[in-house]
Amino acid sequence: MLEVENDASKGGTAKYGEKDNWAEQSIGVDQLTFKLVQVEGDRTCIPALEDEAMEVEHLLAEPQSEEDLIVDVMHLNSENTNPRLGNEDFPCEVGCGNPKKDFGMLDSDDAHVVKQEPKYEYVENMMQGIEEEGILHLPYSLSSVCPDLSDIGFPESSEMDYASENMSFMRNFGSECQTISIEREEDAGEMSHLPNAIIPCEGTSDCAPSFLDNMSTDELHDAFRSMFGRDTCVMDKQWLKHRVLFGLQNHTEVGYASSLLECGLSSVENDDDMIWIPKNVPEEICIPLTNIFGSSALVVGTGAGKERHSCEDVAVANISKVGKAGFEPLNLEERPSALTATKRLRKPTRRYIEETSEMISRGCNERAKAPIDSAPIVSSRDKLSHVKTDNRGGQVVYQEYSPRSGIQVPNSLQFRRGRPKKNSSLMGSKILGSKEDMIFSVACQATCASRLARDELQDGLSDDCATATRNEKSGIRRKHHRLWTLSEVMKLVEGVSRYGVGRWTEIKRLLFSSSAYRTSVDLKDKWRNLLRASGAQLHNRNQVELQKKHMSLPIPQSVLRRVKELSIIHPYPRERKSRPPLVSSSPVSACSNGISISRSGRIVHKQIST
DNA sequence: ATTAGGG
DNA sequence: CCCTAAT
Repeated sequence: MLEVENDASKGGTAKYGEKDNWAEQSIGVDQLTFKLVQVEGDRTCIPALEDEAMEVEHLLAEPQSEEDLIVDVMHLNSENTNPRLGNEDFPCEVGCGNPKKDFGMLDSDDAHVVKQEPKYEYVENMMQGIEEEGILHLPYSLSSVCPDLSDIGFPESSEMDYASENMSFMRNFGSECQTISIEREEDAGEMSHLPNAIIPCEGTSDCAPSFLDNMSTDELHDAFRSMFGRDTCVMDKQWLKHRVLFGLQNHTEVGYASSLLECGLSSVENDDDMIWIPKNVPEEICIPLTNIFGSSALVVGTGAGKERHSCEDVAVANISKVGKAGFEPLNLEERPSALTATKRLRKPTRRYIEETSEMISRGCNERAKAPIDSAPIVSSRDKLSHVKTDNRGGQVVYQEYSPRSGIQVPNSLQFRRGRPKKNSSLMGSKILGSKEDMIFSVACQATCASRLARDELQDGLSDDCATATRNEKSGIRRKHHRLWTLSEVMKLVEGVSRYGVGRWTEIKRLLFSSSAYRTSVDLKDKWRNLLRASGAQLHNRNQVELQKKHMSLPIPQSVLRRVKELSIIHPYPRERKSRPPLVSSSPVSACSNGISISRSGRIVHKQIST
């Protein structure tokens, strides 16, 4: 992918033909997979994809310098690495000050930290940036922090290439938005305020069970040995602690994986529930692999989307079995930590079952992933796990649960999630279908790549955010919630500006043909939200905080401004068709009117109907 | 079938 | 996001 992308970007405004891209993507997939594996080990790690010579040892490799790790994560080889690409260039580093000290248990695994970030797009964007120009680019979210930059991001409407198709639109915008390379932001001070700031450092240190802190190095060594079946000569306590904790968590909470999350760390989305494992990698290798992959969410998820509910979605083979086989049980009896205790208690899938039955009764058509646990309460009929061998000889391991049918469904059929849409005759659903099939084959090899792929191509084609989600506390279950990506929002804005408010079907057909899951209603709703946001934004100077609070993806202020503009030009509903926008007032007041206009419109409407 | 609007 | 009423 690197090479391909580079070539493409040389040509200036890189526009991909969709078909060609698929080929490219599949290439990239391999590399990506390979690189990811490499991340776990040191740089000399043998490419698992090529000759499967990967050794378990690499998974337990001694810590290396953080630069190395990070660079590896970005899957950069030294040739490709931009000299400027230092620690200080990474938001995570910036945000956390002294990493070594501050998040002890995570010290040697910045890689994991990064990947666990829910806003995976961050990394993604960075990767893209690197890939394209060898420069680390800031993701869009920065623009919401730096007003001056955001202005660049969304120029006054004139600069938009309206005539072009959606893809080019995306590209244009994207380049404008993301080409803000980090070096322009010398005083990265503000970056710590980024809503998406990677690594919630705080809390991490608290995660480490206190008993680990109290252990001597020797004891840690023992724990390490009993856990991983090998000794380590590393004397660094932090490192040991981390490893032990890591193994511990995997061991005690295999299914739920990422228990870091419990400590306030969010995990990445593992929507696709599978990772690609070279076929002839012996099981002994797969096991730790899957554990690590699963728990640390190495398998790329879908970034932008959901907050934390996906922690249980990690689906890495039969981890229950795997865990037993892979790790010598740790002697926990001596130290029955609160951690393990609670973890074990939490393992039962009761909550899940409840939700499941609820969903079934409600006849929802979305699927939910089954958390994998060693003591399945759910009947095996409902819980499905299987190992598939894809045509490339790889092993696709995933587990899937289909709440609706309760029967096993080929992943390819379910791959396209989201509303099936009652009648999609309008759209180019045929094309979509075939593409998705292709996506599937790709996704089997590397989930992560599929994300990259679809974002690059036509964002969200085969997205997987549309999962039933639950929030234990609030009990809120948003069924097909698929987070709007920035690009989608921009497409929507673009569409509105071009076709006007209310032409949702048009907009959908013309700009969202690739994302079948967005209905015209969705567009309308989103627009409504955008209006609200754009209005609210005026009042709150400090939107970043606000957005943080709302946990929604940051919408660049520039976009919102544009929304406001459009809300003036196109008063929300086509109020009586002829309602003049009453733009007489100053822009500011008009902006704030964006909503009130719509309100009044509604009122009028009501009055008429009554 | 599409849109507006409420929940 | 879901549902419904209105068109």
